[in-house]
Amino acid sequence: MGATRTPRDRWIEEGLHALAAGGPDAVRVEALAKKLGVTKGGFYGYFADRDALLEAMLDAWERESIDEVIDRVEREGGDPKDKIQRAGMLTFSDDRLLPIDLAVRDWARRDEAVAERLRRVDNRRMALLREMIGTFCSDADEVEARSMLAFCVAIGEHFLAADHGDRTRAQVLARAADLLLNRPRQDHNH
Amino acid sequence: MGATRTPRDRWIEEGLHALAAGGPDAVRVEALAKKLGVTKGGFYGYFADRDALLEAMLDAWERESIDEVIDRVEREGGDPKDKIQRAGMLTFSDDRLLPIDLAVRDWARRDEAVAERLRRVDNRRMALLREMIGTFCSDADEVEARSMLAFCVAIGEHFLAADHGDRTRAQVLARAADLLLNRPRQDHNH
DNA sequence: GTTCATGTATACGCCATCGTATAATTTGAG
DNA sequence: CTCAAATTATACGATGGCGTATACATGAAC
Repeated sequence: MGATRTPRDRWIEEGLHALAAGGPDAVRVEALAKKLGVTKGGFYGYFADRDALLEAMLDAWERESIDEVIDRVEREGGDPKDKIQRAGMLTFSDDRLLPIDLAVRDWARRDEAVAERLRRVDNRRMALLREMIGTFCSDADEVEARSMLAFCVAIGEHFLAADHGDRTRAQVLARAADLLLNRPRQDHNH
Repeated sequence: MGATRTPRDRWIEEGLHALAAGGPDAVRVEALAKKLGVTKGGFYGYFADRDALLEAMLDAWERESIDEVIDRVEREGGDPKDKIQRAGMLTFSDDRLLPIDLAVRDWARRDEAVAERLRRVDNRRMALLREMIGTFCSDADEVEARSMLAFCVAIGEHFLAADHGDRTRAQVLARAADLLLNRPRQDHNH
C-alpha cells in the first residue's frame, strides 16, 4: 500500500486556516493544494467535492471547540472562576481557534446548518458561564444577563473598532470584567 | 441629454443589499445588473471597476451611519438617555442598516481600509454612549467600561447563537440593559 | 424630426475555479 | 527487486465572473 503523504486532516487544517483568513469563499480547493505543496489530484480521494470539505471542517471545529476545550477545563479542575477563565483563555485567546470562531459566526448568519452547529457550541459555553457566575449571584435572571454580557464582550470585542482615548482595550476590558464579576474597585490605577 | 434610467445610486443600493446578504464576495457586477433588470452595460459608465463600487458603497454606508443617524438624534433632542436609545434604535434595529453594519464588521477584520472607516463610525457611536452613561456614572473608567459593554452587546448579540432556556433573547437583553444602565430591579417578572 | 449624449444590449477575450479522466509516480509488502 | 495500491500530476471541458468594444435605443434640446 502507498503511504499517506497528504492526509485528509491536512486538507481540513489548511481549509480552516483559509476560512479564518478569508471566510468560506476563500476555501478553494486549488488554493489549498498550492499551500500544501501539491496539486488537487489527491483531494477528491478524500472528499466528494468542496462542500464535503466544508462539512468536515465544521465537524473538526465543533469537536475541537466543545470536546477539547471543555474536557481540558474539567480535567484540570479548580475553582469555578478559574475554570471559566481557563475556558475563555482556551477559546478566545487562542491564536488558532479564535479567528476560526469569528469566521464561523459570520458564516452562521448566512447558513442555517452552520448556525445550528454554532448553537450547540455556544450553548455549551453559556452553560459554563452560568455555572461560574452562579457562584456569586443568586438571581437566575441576573445570572443569565451577566453571562450573556460576558459572552457578548468576548465575541463583540473583536468586531469593534472604537478607540478608548488614553486607555488600552485591555484596560477597558479588565474594568468591564470587574463589573460583570461583581468585583468592586474603589482604587483607580493611573 | 438622455435620462438616467438606472442611476448610480441604485447600483450602490443594490450592492449594499448584496453585501448584507452575502458579504463582499457576493457583490458581483453581473448579479447586481440582473437584480436591477438590466445588463452590466451601464455599470462601467459610473464605476471604473468593481472596486470603485465597493468604495462608493462604503462611502454611502459611512455617511448614512454617521451623519444621518447622529444628525437625527441631535435634532430631535431630548433626554440624554432618550438620545442614546434613539441612536441605538436607528442603527441596531434598522432592518436595512443592521445587516450592512454586521457585514462591514466582518469585512473590516480582513481589510485595513474598511477597518479604518469602521473606526470612524464606531468612535462616533462610542462618544454617544459615553455621553449618555456619563449622566449617571462619575468614574471615567467605569463609564468607558459600561459603554464598551453596551456596544459589545448591541453588536455581539447578533453573532451569538445561544439559547436562554425559558427566557427569550429580548428578556435577557432587557435585564442586561438594566445592569448596564444601573437600574436596580428587586422585582422579578415571572 | 434631427441630433447627440446617455444608457443599454450583445459579444468577446481572459482568467480562476470546479470536478473528471487518465497517466505517472511513490511507497510498503512480499 | 517486484508489485499493487495509494497518491499525485497533468490535461480537459464547463462554468461564471471581469472588463472592453461596439452597436442599438431612447429621450431631451433644438
